[in-house]
Amino acid sequence: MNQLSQTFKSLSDPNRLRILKLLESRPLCVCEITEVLQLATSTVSKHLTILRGAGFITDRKQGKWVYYQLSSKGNLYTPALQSLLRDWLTADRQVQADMDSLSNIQTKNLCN
Amino acid sequence: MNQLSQTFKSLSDPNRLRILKLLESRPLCVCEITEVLQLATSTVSKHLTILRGAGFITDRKQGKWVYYQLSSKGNLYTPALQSLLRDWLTADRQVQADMDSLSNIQTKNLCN
DNA sequence: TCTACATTTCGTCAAATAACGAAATGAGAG
DNA sequence: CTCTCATTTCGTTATTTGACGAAATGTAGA
Repeated sequence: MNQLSQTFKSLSDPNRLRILKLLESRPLCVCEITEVLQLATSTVSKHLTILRGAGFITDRKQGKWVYYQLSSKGNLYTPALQSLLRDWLTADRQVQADMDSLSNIQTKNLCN
Repeated sequence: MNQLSQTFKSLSDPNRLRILKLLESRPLCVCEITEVLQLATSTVSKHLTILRGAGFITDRKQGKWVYYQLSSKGNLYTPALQSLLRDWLTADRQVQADMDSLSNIQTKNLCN
């Protein structure tokens, strides 16, 4: 019960949904996500911790950077929810703007 | 985006999940739900307002009482989530205790 | 070792949340 | 119409949340 409500709570913030949609395209390091969301690094880090705690994402250190990616495991509830999220928000203006922003960032060679 | 995060937020409280699971058995009036959850009436009313706002339930006045029931419509996201919720928490101790409590209340002839 | 830099943790603040009791609302019964 | 009673709304309080900047952590490279 508490695990389920916590899982839903982790999805109840727009910025965390933006992060999950961003990660659908590929694993991203914190600075890339920060650049797209235009939030303080510490804020993004907190959101990532929450999503990781719920089992939606995992992290992996690579050099100086920490890459986050969607997790295929998670808890009892996350697989079904991830499946729904993949289909949802595909036409969302914010999500599309974030994808555009992500493409531009790649060319800018951020954080390296 | 905001609609989706709001929808998840409405499911992020354990007491609201308890209410949704209770309503799977049958439509219930506020006083029945209040008796099972053991919360103040005003608190339960607030939770019901939030669930109705998200589209998970509808209300229907019948005599002095207001009956709430699961909604088949809701928003773009609620049908899939309701389907998941039906399968989830079926073995949850709290949910099972609530169901027992609900059965006992029936015989007690509460609120009338 | 020392420096640079990506990320996390800490401390703080404003806003949102969940709870309660009291007061307001509204419908049925007398 | 008035009284009763189920429910909602209002006002308050304690806790949680999401944001930020500053400080701490940790790794890569000089």
